[in-house]
Amino acid sequence: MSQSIQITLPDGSKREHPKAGTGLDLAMSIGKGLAKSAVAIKVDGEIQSLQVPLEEDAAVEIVTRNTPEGLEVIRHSAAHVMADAFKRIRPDCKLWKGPPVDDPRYGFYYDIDFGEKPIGKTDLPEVEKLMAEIIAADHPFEYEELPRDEAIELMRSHGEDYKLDTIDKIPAGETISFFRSGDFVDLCKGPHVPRTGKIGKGTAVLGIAGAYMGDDANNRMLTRVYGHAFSDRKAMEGHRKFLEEAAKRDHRRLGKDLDLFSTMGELGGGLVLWHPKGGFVRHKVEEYWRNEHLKNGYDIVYSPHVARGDLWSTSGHLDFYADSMFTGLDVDGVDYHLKPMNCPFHILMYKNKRRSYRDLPFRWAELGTVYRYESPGTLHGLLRVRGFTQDDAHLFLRPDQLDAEVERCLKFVLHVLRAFDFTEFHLMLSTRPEKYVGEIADWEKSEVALEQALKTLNLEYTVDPGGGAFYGPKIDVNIKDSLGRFWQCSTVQVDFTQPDRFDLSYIDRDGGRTRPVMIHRALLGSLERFFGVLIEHFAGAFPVWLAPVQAVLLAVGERHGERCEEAAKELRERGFRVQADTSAEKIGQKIRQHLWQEKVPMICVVGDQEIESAGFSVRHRKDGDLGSLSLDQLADLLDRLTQERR
RNA sequence: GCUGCUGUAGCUCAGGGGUAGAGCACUUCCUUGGUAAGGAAGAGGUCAUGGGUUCAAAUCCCAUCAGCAGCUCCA
Repeated sequence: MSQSIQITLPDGSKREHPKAGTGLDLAMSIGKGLAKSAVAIKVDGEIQSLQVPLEEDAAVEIVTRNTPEGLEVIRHSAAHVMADAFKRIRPDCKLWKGPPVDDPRYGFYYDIDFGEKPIGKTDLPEVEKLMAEIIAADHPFEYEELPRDEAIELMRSHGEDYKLDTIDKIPAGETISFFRSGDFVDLCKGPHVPRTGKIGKGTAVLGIAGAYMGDDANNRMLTRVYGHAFSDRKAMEGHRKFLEEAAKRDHRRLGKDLDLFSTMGELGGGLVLWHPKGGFVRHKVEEYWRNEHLKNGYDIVYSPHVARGDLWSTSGHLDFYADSMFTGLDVDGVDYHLKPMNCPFHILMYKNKRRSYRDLPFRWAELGTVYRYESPGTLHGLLRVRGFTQDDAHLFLRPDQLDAEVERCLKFVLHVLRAFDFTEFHLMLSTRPEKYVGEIADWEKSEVALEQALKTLNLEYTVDPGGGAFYGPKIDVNIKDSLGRFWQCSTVQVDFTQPDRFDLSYIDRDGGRTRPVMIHRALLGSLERFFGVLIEHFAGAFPVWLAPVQAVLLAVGERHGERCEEAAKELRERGFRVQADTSAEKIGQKIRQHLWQEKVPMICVVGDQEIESAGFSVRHRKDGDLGSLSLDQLADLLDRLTQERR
């Protein structure tokens, strides 16, 4: 006697479904096309495998392959198949975990212990091929629940020691489930696609690296193999293009090719040499930064690179931050340390004289070069270095000014970032961490101030509970680049602690002493990191306002050289960055070199025609042929593009 | 710091127990050419560093340094 249950579909319609029939049966009964693209099912909002029987009345939704959730299921199943493939080439490897991940580059990974004989990059193509075979074989993914003792027995018989630990951690009473496909079986909650064939042809094995078991540095290190899976082969090819494009934009690559900067072993890890062209871009960034700060109520200050130990004790850095500091300079028998932050200096400036409530707020900004010890393995091009210049500012406020200043700060941050062609942001509010200093009431007040500013400015944000700094909550701004990748640059942090530690005060309206509040604020983050992000964002092709060379005048033949040199000189005198190429190369070669290899925004050809018409044939790297322009017109164009920051 | 990989010319890389190779870039010469690579010649390397094995090491082994992919970390 078969019973039936009642299923409610997303459109509100209801239908009878045999009890213990699977989600796949349901999809089939709705439509063949739907069944074909179905990869999972949501039952009362919870995603699960199609092959799990439906036992009770429920609201369900079929999850199809081209949705974010559908892709997650496909990726999870692909990870499973990858583990199957590794088991075939290395039967004694031990599996740990293989989840789907949300990363622009990878869709899933599997952590595997290969014991004494690690696998290498060269093994990956074989694994990819085996995966394709397993997928083509279209094994059903069979869902299976086992009692604890049988589950343990099963994993023990497969030699999966790590899975035994996992079973151990599953609370009593919770189901222990497995998925089988062919001869392969894995402890897994799922969900998985109904058959390996459903994974499709959009899979790839992409990389290999070490990873601590459970991402915990106390544990042993396993091999993490990264892969990706898409709904079809074409989407995977698109992803490979994205990876190629990202590699082309790699700021370390472009830094070399365009002669922007270098970081060499001889110098010391994590230290940067800014070459003339990179230095010029930095100069323009700094120039803009200074002008905007002066226009927006900031004062510019400077502080030294070192200070005596006492200062860093008072600030708490030696307690909280010593591991990241370069310490132990001996000056006349007194300990000095390199500065890892600028705040204590600005605080000393504040303390330098008595302050009145009428003076506040102070907004003090500095391009301050700091040094922090970063572990060797974490250094990365310009993005993670040991010596860098923060575009730092510290605001000293009366408590009643906090809300308005936070809002003002955020507005300013976005204004400046937009000038650099960033239009999309992701903001994150980080609240009190477990290890914190100060009063809870102050924390709450600051968190409210930050959140209120986000709301007033109508900005979307997410909350990272416990992600704040030890001295206060913060808002981080991530910027989205032209490839859709996010980079963390700006940060706005409220601080009640430092004013306390340094016993800061101002004379209030009543003649008493009141403690000011501080805001720490970095806007570009560090000039090094921001430059790295800019390079990747523009793929090395800086807009006219930032480009170290804005235009190159190209002589068609030898007799045009003089005109080129003269015009270039004239334009340089008018403040433009213009060079002349009078070499004996052909015009095609010169265009290739300047426009495409050196990524100069525009070139101007000078030949017989141009000399006759007193013009220049101008070609913009992005906008193409701009026709013939006079020298004045060319200067106007450069001016306009500079004004428009293009 | 951890796991794995890598280090050869300015750059990209090939080679590999017997005195070092290519392409691009560079220098010189020829070519005066009209919108993404004209031709020729030349110069350029302590094969990361230190030690070991060997008749012989750039090549094999060990260590160190640096870089790469991640993981941990990132006030």
